[in-house]
Amino acid sequence: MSKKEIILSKALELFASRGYDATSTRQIATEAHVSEGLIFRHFHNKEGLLEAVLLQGINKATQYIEPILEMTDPRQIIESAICLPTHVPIEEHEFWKLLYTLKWQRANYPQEAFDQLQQKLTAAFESLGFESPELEAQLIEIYIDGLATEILLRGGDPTALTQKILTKYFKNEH
Amino acid sequence: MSKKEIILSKALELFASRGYDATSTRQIATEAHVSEGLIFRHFHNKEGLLEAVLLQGINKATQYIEPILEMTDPRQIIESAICLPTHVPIEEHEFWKLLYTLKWQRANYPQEAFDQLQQKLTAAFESLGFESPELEAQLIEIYIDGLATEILLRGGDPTALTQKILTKYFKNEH
DNA sequence: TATTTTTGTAAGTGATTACTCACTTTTATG
DNA sequence: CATAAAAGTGAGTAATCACTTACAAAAATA
Repeated sequence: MSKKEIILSKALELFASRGYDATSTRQIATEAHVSEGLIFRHFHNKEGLLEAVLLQGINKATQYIEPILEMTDPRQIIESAICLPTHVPIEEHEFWKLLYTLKWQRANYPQEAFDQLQQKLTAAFESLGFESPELEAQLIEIYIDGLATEILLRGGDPTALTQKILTKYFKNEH
Repeated sequence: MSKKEIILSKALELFASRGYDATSTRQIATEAHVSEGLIFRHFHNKEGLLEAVLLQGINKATQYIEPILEMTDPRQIIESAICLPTHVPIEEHEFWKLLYTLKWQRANYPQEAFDQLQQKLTAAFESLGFESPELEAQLIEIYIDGLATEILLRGGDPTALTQKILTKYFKNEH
């Protein structure tokens, strides 16, 4: 793990737990055991550090969503989307907490990947003959956010809730 | 409007738009056209100002939820809960944005009123003979959060989505 | 009216902020 | 091996931070 990577991971950790504005570059440098100047050599400024942290996380997010975008069975698409939050490993929780915080704070919040997912979901509901596929897709997004909140914020077990949501769409199956 | 009230409203405005940590007491004082010292005379410190801002907002929130807690018809309880976000006037949007931001940042986030609502919803689903009333109540909470996000963050019109959710529970009525 | 209390201000305080700069060490390259 | 580029440091910088203090104006109270 290079010093650049250590800075990134410590920045993620502190940004997620205390917030971007409440975290100083000195704090990050101290905890990462590097000089404060190195942060600015690698990331130009604090905002650049945040963007770098987000970028590596977005790549992770894309890895979750991409397989769903390649699916053809509409039921599988919907089920996979609902189950997304349950497949996030604990070591990534901090990143997602950061992302959900920034969602309410920053205009440049990256949501391209999620938009693609929603389009895929809309198409899935359309092919299943749902009345208003766009609204149904939006509902799934709400479910995902709700499940993510349950996991990340309350630290709860989402399996029961996930099952409940799944049965709303696949009553007579399984 | 007293100077104390002007400080409170400007603090709410800035906390909601830029975030608590990114907003300085000097900024608040300047925009409120008062001396910075007056903030500390009235609210002791910055944290006290935030708590005062939250307190006056929580009282508003309780006013929304209290009528539902007094209802007896389970269907009316559920419907009223789902419709809650649509009844928030535009002038209160900033406060709710602040509350949703703090939800992800601060441990002392006040959620008593929402807990009461969820208990009421659980009882409502129970009396209607639902299989897992607690999970159903949790789902309603997720719907509320989702609708609030749609309104506050994306500035969208939530009526279509609200109707969609309502029909999930009251298919053969209206 | 005299006095106390509340409200308000201006000018500070030391600490901390993001960031820079001169410089050394390490790594890569011709 | 020589040289240049990259990585890394430590001691700075001006600006800003939350907050204090001494004091004046206004309001309330006696």
